[in-house]
Amino acid sequence: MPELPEVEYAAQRLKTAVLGHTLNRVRVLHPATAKYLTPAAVRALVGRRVDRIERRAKIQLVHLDDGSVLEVHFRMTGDWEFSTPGDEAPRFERVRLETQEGAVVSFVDSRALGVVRWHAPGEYILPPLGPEPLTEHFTVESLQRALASRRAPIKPVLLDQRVVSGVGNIYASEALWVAKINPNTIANTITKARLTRLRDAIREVLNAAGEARYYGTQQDPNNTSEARWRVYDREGEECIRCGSAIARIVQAARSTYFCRRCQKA
DNA sequence: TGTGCCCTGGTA
DNA sequence: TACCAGGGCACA
Repeated sequence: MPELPEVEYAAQRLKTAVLGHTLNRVRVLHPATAKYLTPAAVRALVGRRVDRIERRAKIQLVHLDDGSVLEVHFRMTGDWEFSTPGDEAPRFERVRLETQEGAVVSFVDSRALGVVRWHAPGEYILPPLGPEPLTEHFTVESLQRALASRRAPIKPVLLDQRVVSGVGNIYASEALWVAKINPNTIANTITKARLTRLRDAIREVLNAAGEARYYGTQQDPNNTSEARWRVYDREGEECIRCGSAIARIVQAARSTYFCRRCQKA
């Protein structure tokens, strides 16, 4: 599941592959993707040069030389695959971008929930997003403000991108485990001391995931991201901190994993 | 604030 | 073969 570290890595790879390139062919290969990337958008993309690529939260923005923007969201299963003309099309290819310089970028997405959308010059507006968790803007005070009016359990609130951007279901469970906070705790009742722990935990989890992605996972098939999860997808297994069984509950239609003994409400 | 929908490959 | 996974959005 691509969350902030994975999307950051994807944006870096995209930069390396096509920054400065000119698009000369764009193909939309799945009806769900075609909902967002219309024939008119495809026509507008051809001939445009890639000027800048940035990431905000889990959104990748490809800025083109005419001021238009290609917005990409991987959602659940999206990713980039890179090849050269003549290579066999990758499995689950949904959009294919080819450049004059000879690069081929495939947006692959088995579940086809991802979004690739073109915005005319000046028309793209970022959705409301909380601070980037790995920057100095993500402070205990900003977190406290964002949670002040939230009377829902903290776990689903952390998935709200307006609270903190880029955290998804897996790392929300992981961060709450690190911070020893029960996922059912009502968000605006959490003390400042515990919010400090939570902020630090979110940073720790995202940093660790980013480093593993850059320096380990890609090269070493035994070092899978799953192996790094401390509670996620470990229902019934022993908590690696206290030995209690990890529990699974459903919150806002998403699985939450936690330790009933060492994550206090 | 919570629920269901979009999607489809993988798994039980 | 039925069900599960879940990010973001629309809707109740």
